[in-house]
Amino acid sequence: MGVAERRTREKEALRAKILEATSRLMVTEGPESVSIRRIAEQIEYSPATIYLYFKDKAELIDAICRELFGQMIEELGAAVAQETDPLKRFRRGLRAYIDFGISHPNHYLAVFGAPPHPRENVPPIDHSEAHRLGLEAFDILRQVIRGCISQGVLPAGDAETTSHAAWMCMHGITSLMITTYGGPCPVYPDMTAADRDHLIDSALELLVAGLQNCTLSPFPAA
Amino acid sequence: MGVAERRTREKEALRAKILEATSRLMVTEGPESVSIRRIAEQIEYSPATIYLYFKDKAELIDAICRELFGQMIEELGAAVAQETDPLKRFRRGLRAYIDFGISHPNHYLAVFGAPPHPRENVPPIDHSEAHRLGLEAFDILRQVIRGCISQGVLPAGDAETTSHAAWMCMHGITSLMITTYGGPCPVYPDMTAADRDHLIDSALELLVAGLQNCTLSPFPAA
Amino acid sequence: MGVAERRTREKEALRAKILEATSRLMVTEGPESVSIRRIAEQIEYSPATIYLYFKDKAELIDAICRELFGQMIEELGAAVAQETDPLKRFRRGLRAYIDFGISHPNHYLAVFGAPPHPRENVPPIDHSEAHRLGLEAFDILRQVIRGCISQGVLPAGDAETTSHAAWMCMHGITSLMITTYGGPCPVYPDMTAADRDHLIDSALELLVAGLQNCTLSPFPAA
Amino acid sequence: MGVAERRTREKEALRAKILEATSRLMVTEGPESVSIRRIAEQIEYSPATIYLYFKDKAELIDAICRELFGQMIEELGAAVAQETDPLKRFRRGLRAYIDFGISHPNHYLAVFGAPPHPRENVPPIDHSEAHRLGLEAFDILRQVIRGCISQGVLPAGDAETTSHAAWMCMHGITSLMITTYGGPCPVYPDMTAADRDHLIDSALELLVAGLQNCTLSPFPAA
DNA sequence: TATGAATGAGTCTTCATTCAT
DNA sequence: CATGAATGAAGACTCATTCAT
Repeated sequence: MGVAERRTREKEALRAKILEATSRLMVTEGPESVSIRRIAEQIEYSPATIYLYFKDKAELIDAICRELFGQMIEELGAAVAQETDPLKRFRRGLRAYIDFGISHPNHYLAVFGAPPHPRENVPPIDHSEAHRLGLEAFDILRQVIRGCISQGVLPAGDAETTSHAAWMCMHGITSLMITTYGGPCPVYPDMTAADRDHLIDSALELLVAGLQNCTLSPFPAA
Repeated sequence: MGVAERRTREKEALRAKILEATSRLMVTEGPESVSIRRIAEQIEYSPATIYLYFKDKAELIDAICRELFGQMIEELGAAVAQETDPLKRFRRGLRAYIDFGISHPNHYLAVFGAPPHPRENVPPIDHSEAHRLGLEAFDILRQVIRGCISQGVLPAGDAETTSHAAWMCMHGITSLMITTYGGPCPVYPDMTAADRDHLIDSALELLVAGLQNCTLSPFPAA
Repeated sequence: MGVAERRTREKEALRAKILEATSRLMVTEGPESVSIRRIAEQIEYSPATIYLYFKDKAELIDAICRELFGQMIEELGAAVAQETDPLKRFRRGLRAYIDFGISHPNHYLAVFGAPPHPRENVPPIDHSEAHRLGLEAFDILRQVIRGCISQGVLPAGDAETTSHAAWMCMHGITSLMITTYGGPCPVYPDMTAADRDHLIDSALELLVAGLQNCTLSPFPAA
Repeated sequence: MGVAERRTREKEALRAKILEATSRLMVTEGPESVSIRRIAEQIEYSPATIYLYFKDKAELIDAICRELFGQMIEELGAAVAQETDPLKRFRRGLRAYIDFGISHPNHYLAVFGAPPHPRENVPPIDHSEAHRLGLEAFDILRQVIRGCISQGVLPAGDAETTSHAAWMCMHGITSLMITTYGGPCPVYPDMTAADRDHLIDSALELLVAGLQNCTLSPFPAA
């Protein structure tokens, strides 16, 4: 019994190691540098071993995405649960989203940064699970916004439209923070951490002020 | 003399052809499908020829970016020049930026979507020219915002901080429009063009409302 | 001018070298041992080079088949042209076929020995050219048989059916000569070359006697 | 004692299951798709288990061949036993051989279609058992021919030579039926089952007519 | 100026096989 | 007896790049 348990644990550990190495590679060398060979080198196993844990490269990448979303949902959920005041909860959620993206920069970019270009020969892997999780994460934002509207701290616009619009801005903040203001090769290398923090806060302030002062209409009927 | 001139013209023409083919490939097949060989096929020259015009692949991509910024500056400049009313001019500039990104999706993502990763063996090419152009484009936004503030249509916050914050949101709108709402593999395939347009407008409304209702402070002194 | 010619010659030479190495590998190590890597080793070039001469492995193999059939048609045509007496010409053709197969054992088996199993992921390459050549070779046999019938040295059966039936026997003789009686690992190692020759002659005698003494009917109407 | 017996029975059963799965794979997906892993999947055991029953892949394939010959001997023996008239018995045997090959196409080709190539690293497994069985099957043919000669329905040629020559033709009919006229990718896709049957009958008629009308001489003395 | 030829390094993936458990 | 884990070797193929001409 103990043996089986240890085995399971070890397997889990190696699986985690692979995922970790993959995301590390993504972070340090960019998505196009992620190859089965490189991952294998990192974990000091043979390339073939990786195939014992993941069907193919696509599944491996997909697992990263699912992991990301899973954690995201957890962290966002926890963040908004900590506040009862609706507006504070909202701000906290926004900030949690951005911070989460910044602290998982390449996972974040892997999922949101590039279009899922249709490649020939590469079967269109089923991202439906990741997709579902993404929608679930998005739903947290939507619920919070709905709460704000129903409690009167945000004007009574369309929650759906508002959520999408707000997400767009949040994504802009997050992704530029990763690629342009921060990250390994910042475009503004003179900016300090304090500057970046100021920028995030400012952008959030802008966003919240916008939400408080506009009433967005629903999507046009088809 | 005439000979030399013609030669120069021809060289310029081929250079342009390479750039054009590269960007076409980027747009139609995605960045990862851009290979020297594919480009060579497109222009019906040999792969080696490309190296007579560009030191390596990185320099070629860089040239594309510089081209992009050049056009961007032109178009943004033209857009804001058409309006005299400061707020209208501002809105027009915002929309022009987004539309420009959407209509050059792969260039846009190539420049703003991914961090300029340090790749081994690849010498860190000098992006300073592209960088300078980027700042110049950004400066258009800053000038317009300054104009709005000085004319009293936007509150008297810090123009620098405000510009960055606004850009972040604009980038979010643009990039998600490309990768998630539109593009070859939209995540919400049921959205119509009208829906997407509504979304852009809504997000812009949100952004403008925010700018009109918040006063951002300057960067903290180092 | 001389330069271009030499280049062309050299290219042709390498192409031939690749084909030759491929068929040598087929002969000495069996079809399943034919890999791009092995071929490259044999010719002392890099694997990538082979792709400059052949689109992919399938095309390379196909070239071998076409070569085989081309030669076959030539040799069979030449053989039957040497005789005017219809029956002698027929025998000569039969023998030429068998000898040709025996002296190109692996090409022969590559083309006739294995069923073209439908493999997944492997696009069903167009063998139509090889196929056409195969039919052309078969046609030589058919013409000769027709000649024999019209000149009264073979009974007046259906030429089509007769040709197929005769080919089946010829193929049996040829392929067993390669795989079982001769070849690198003969099943009857004690058989001498004289024995094998006797066997071929006997089988041919059997075949000719059969043809002279049976009248085959045409294919049933669909 | 009962325990040991059951164990033995179970072992035998699994061994049979492996052989069965292997041959099924051969038939349904072609010889090159037969891999230890695929077999293991089919029987729902681990790849390693197969090595408890067969030393290596070669031995497994060899076992298949031995099985095949065993069945062949049985079926041929049964077929010729059903007839007393010597010529009818002979024809029946011929037809039984061909039908057996056609209904076990991949086994048949595995055994008779390709030369037993000497592969590096693969120790030259002992095919003597399969060989012995092959000779035994061949002996059935030889006996029948001897019977025909002694009863005067075939001319008094050398039975040994005659048997080999006849086998060659039979093999040609069988193997082309599998690879060229029938099978998953027939070269003449327009042929109906009736056409193929007609062809087999015609070829057999040809063969029998030949045997009735020629007197083959013995192998030359060494 | 332009290129044809060549390649080393890399891509993903599958295989037969071994071995400790 | 059975296996889960692991791997070295090999499979086809593509890439950016160089160099002699």
